Amino acid sequence: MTELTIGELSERSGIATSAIRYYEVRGLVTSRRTPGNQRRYERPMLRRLSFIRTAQGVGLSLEEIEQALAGLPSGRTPTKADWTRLSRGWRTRLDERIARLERLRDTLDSCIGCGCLSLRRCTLSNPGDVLAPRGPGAVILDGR
Amino acid sequence: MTELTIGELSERSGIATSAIRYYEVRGLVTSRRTPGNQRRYERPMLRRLSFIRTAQGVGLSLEEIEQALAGLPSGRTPTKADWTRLSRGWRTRLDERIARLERLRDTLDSCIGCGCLSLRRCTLSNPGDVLAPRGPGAVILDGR
DNA sequence: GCAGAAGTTGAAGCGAGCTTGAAGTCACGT
DNA sequence: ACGTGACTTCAAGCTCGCTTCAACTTCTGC
Repeated sequence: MTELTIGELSERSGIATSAIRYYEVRGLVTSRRTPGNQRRYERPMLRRLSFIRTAQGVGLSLEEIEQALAGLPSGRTPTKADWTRLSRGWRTRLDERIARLERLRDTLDSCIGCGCLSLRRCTLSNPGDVLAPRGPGAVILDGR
Repeated sequence: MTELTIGELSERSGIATSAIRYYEVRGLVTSRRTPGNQRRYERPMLRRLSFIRTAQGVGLSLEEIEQALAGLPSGRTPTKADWTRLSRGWRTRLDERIARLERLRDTLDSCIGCGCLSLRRCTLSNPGDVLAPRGPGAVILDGR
């Protein structure tokens, strides 16, 4: 069996069939149909699904994922250039997110024994509100 | 002005007042009230808010954040032990997420020129479906 | 060839995380 | 003391990402 039914795909990927159909409506996955109108998937779809799940797991929305995958040409085989372009965009995004996470982690470390996340005053924190000149919303922690 | 109104807090944090009130209902932030029933915030609340936003930005739910912050004793000043305990739990979570992101990024890199995220066969991918014996849903990419 | 499991569509429902609106109160400058 | 703008609560509404249901069809094994 070189092709998978939606049930098999679901079992193998751990994603509910309803979710897979939803992804199809959204355009994140595609399938061919049997003469009896049932979906059939090629095996690489598993990888695409796990990519989607992983991307979701780190906080990317379906729309972002959709757009990234839509960057692949549907008419022709993706060239190396297509992949490089796509990959570069993602790398930037992912590197940003990784940096944000590391900042969060490090802030947490530096907060031990300080209490700045509780309601008490933080001795380390920005006593004169020095970020104010950088505009509204300027906060050390937040990378956005 | 040592205390902030909800409007000032909103402007400084970049978070809508409606969201701040919502967080208060959920128990993520607290405020004291003026005689006229208006909210007043101490400056460290800014830090707490930015912490919440950063944590959200990397995919944590309000409930997870809520629980982490609830790990802080409300009655007494948090001790160093409280912080260490809280921090350790978060570190683990964050390290996991960072690892997941890095895996995603590296997979992407290894996919350049391969096409495994498109519908074409991936020459690098798991030709004999060797992960099948590890149970349903076993996929290299997905850390969960 | 028939039962039962698995598949199909479309519409409705759900929880999370807010936003919006209505109707009213408070705070502050002149 | 008054007007304007910021604040209050409560309820309803919205988007995202699915899940559930109903009514029906197709595929598989005996």
